[in-house]
Amino acid sequence: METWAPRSTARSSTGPGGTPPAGHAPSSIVTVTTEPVRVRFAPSPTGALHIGGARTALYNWLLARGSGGAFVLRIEDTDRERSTPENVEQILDALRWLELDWDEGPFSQAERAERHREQIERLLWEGDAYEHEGAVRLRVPDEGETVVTDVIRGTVTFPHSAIDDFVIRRSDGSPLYNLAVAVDDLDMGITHVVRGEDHLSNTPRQAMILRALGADPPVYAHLPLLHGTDGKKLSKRHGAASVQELRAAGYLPEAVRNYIALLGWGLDASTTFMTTDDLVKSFSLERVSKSPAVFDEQKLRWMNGRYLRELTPAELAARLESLLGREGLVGAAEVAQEKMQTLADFWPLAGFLVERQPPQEKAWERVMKNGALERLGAVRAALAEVEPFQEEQVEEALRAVVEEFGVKPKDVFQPLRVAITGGTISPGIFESVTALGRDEVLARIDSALERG
RNA sequence: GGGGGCGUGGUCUAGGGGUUAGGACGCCGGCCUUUCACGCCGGAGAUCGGGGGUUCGAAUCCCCCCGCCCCUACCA
Repeated sequence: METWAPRSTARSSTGPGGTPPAGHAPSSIVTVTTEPVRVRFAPSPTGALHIGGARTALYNWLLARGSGGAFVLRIEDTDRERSTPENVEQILDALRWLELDWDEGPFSQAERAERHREQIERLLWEGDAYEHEGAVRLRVPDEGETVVTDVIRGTVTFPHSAIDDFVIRRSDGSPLYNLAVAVDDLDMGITHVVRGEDHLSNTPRQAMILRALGADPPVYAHLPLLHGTDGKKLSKRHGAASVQELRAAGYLPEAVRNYIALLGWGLDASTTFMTTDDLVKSFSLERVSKSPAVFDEQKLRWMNGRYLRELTPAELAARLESLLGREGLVGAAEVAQEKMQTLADFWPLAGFLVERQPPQEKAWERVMKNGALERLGAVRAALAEVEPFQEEQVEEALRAVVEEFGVKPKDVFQPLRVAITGGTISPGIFESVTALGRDEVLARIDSALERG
């Protein structure tokens, strides 16, 4: 099925964090690639882009980039009732955030209605379609069958007896989905139609229209659908299911790409982490699985954490700053990095480094007892003397207090933690103290002693 | 009802005649240890949807059944 063409050029993404948005110029040479394909992502703007749509877009994009072909964006907005400009903008936003840049479009299918009507006229004229009660229907033979060749599913046969003459133009003159899709795919020179399996049953209809128009159907590939953890169709009740929700929940686009790429596709038995470049190079429709997958946010969290830890503190800070709308987070980001799984984890974990947090009653009650305040007083005295106020010296001083009292380390560290963070959970105490700075630490200890 | 697709631990998957059915997330236990994580080590968890065949041997091939999903709209 694949034709290997040596020495052709292909555009390539620049990998995690570096893929520029739409319209980027740099290209790189890859030595082996498939024949260039023209693919399209054709969402219907009836809501936010959810993870299933994002995966469809990603697979199409990977195919285009991996072959040096083109990724066409087409908005299927022929349902004027449900399609809104806001939804269109949301989808474009989501694609931009995912860094899936398109080469052509976005085209509005509704704006191509003239062209669709033209082709309907032709079908009418040639007798492949007929008018009935104002609507136009395509003539489907009673006998025979239409065979769809699908890269993922093999040969699928649809008996004509099970397909009625279907409407391609409403009585108000507006073209319908199956007609518009077939005409657009043809006009746009689409070579591979890669979409959700929910469209498999529509495929013979589109193929029939194409044939009636004198064209050969493109190569089809129907992807397995995505479900929620309860096995039902993905929806709001399954947590962060839309791309914007994923973004707001603090996931990294490169992690999301890696994760969703693996929902229905895998390179081999064990490869899990793949840069976007790796994906571009190795993605193939032949290895896409046939069965539906369930979106598991827990696994995404884990994977996102791994990506987060590979960022430099400066990169991490930049992402946090744009998500939280704050500045100067590098120090705090560095301290919190090893314990975060999403960007949203940052504030609960390290917000105390940015501004004082209200003390948590339960933490206070549990820790500030049995001489804790006395030890905290000793900690204050020790920290006041530390010179220079750096991690190594801070640790030395605090361990000396532990020695002095002959207690377990946590008997000294936990009261200090509660005093400076307000709670019992935080990054390492030495890093935290150092990052906060002497003046602020002493001030917080004083407040704690006062309160105590 | 008709047509189509899919079915490997809770989840993502590898494997497609002979494997102790492999890996990952999650879960449990341990180590590390200043909390929580990370990391490392170990463990539980799958009669490969069910039943028949074919075969010395089937998750893998054949047949039947069941379940779920999609299409069957003047939605996309």
